Amino acid sequence: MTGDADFDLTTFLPYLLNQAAERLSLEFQQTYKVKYGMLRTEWRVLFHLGRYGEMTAKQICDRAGLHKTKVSRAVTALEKKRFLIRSEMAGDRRHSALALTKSGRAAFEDLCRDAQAFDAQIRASLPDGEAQLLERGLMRLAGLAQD
Amino acid sequence: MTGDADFDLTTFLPYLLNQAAERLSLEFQQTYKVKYGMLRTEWRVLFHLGRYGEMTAKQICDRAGLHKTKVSRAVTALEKKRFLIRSEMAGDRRHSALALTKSGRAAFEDLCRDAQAFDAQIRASLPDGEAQLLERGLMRLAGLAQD
DNA sequence: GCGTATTAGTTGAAAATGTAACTAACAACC
DNA sequence: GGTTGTTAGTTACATTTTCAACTAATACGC
Repeated sequence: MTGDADFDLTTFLPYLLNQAAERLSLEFQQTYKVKYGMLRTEWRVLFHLGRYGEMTAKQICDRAGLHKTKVSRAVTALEKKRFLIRSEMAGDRRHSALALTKSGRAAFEDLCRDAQAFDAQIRASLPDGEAQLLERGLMRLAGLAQD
Repeated sequence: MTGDADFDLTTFLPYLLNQAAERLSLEFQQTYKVKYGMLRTEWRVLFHLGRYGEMTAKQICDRAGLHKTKVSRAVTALEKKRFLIRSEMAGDRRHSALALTKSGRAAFEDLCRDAQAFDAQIRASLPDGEAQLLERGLMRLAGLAQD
């Protein structure tokens, strides 16, 4: 009849990926949303600064694969929450270095613990060794693999 | 220093999942966006009706895990494009059966071919057997597994 | 140095999403 | 048969995201 009776959504990788990603994101979102009133992009920016240290908005865009307007707004929001400060860079005043404040760092460390616990819980819910496999495959698909 | 130096974003499953999902979705999105000016939710609704046959909005919500307002708007949009028609159900006038029109079906079949090709291409880009593993793991995480 | 191009980042309007309140139809209980 | 509760779906409003235009600073060509 349709000629597509064999093509199921649940085997279409983009769909599967989305369902899984949405499910986990939504769940973890609760943590930073409730605790700190953060949006996903804010959490990502916070994480990048906390994990990889001081950097410019552009560098965050590149590393995180986020659009510059999203980052710009997240930075403004985090600044308003006093989680980060900008400092002009001598030599090139177009961009500024972003760094976490003390409370920004505290929030980062707190959320990191939650994230680690969440991640561990997910991994524990999978059969032995599957998490590793999944991780490898996802890195490839995300374009983060070393190939 | 931070105590979290070992916790890398690239091993945090929700993040990885998101990166991979976004990447693939964005790429495939081009297809239905350019060809038919459809949004992701519209494509999903179209797909459900094409693949599983006539059903109500509620059934689509449940099967696709979409919120009813999203579905409602997607249905309106698809109706405007003349890709589907509603027919009142005798006996219960609260819900109506949704069915693809001829051109709706044609769009579905066309996009299905594209989707299958896209999926095949992704799978081919992965090492032997990895796609299967990935699929299994994702189904579990997405909560679609039979466990 | 001066005009042009590029780059970092911001802003504003339009599109999309999420939340909650709403309408309409049915069900159930008495 | 009327009151109350539930279900399907829509609408209205606030929040987010996206897109395009913009500013400001630097780099380049000559």
